[in-house]
Amino acid sequence: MTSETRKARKKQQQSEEILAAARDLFIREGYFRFSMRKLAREVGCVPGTLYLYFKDKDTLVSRLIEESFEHLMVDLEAQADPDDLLRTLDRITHAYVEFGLANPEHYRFAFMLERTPSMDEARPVPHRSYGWMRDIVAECMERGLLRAADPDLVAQGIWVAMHGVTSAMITMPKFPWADRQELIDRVLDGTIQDLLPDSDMDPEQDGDTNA
Amino acid sequence: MTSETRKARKKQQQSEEILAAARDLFIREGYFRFSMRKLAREVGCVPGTLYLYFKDKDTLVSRLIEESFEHLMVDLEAQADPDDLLRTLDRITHAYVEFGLANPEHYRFAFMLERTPSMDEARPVPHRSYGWMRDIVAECMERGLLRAADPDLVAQGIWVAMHGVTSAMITMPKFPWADRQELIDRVLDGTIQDLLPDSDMDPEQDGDTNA
DNA sequence: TGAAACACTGAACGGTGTTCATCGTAATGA
DNA sequence: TCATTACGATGAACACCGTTCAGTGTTTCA
Repeated sequence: MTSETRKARKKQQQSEEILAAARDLFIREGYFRFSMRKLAREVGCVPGTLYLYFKDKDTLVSRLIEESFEHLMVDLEAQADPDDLLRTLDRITHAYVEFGLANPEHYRFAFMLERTPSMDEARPVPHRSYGWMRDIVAECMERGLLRAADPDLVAQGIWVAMHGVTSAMITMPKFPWADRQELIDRVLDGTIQDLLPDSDMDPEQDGDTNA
Repeated sequence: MTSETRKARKKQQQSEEILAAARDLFIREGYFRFSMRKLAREVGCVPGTLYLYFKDKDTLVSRLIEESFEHLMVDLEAQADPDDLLRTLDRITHAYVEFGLANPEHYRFAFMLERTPSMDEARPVPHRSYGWMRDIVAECMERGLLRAADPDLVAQGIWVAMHGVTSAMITMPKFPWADRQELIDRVLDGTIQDLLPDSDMDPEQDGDTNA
């Protein structure tokens, strides 16, 4: 009983110690130069030991990535303003891109790598956050803030836009980008602009609209 | 003289034989499961021999990818209609996405992988095709077909949109996409729509516009 | 014909992820 | 208290990987 509990706790503690070292190594080296053997050296054990705590490399890294997307999720939810859903949408998209660019290795692992079975077994935070965004989009449509359409199609369109800028800038850091921030703004704002109901005139106009 | 030539020809012939086998293997296995040793086995030589013809794995694969992007480039240029640049733009973007989805492994290598020095040394077809697209955008602006703006910013916006759909669908083949083709169309058309000069009314309206 | 050039080989180096028999220790039941 | 069981950790091994290099056999040229 008690010893059972203690054992489980110890196991969890040990696996968190491994994760902590892995986090460091992963950020320092990126996915490809991250290796189980380096991690073992860092932790101070033999490679085989790691497999007592994690099924394989991808499962271990998935845990890392999951954590950090959990943080993103908290971040995004903090942007929500039920009284101004369009502003919410705007903030979400910008926060998403910022997160990706600030955590390129995490983003790469989550959205730019060929997925392995182990990666798919790990809980799909991305899917959860997508569902959440689709709900916001749907709500926007109900309130007439966005043109009525299939919320999935629209939410996926937004996601694809965010992903486009993010992954492009991660993948091609040396490309002579015009002005990164302006490009991000244009893409995100343009995407949402395109979804507004009949844009003879902007419905809300307290912001900075100029040339 | 003659023997020099013959030697060079032979060398080139051999390296093309290797590339042919590599093409097969690469398409069959993808970048990660593609290995120099497998290729050697396929070609019928020892791994070391491959290094007589190619500096390293990434150089070899880059050659493969370069070829296939060369094809894309030809494709894209074939879409050009000097009398209807907007239509040209529309066709280009669709052709680009189609190419990416039809050649996911090539696309992944070119635009979704961490770039190595060897990959950067290979001639950057993508850059060339980008310059070409930017010129079209600039021309559109001069003719008043697109709102005046920094052509680089606009061209990069378009590129990022194409890349977003393409890479997202490659990376997440199992995601429950709404309707792939409709999503592609919306993203691409929406992107260009957003660049049109003052859209009180669509300039062209022979299409299917309904709810 | 002898020498130089060179394509090619096989073996090796230093890495990788992962498995597994074995060993020592710690918990358990008698 | 002692014998037994359970189990975490180990080190060696497996099957790969990209890459290098001393040597070998053949071809080319003077």
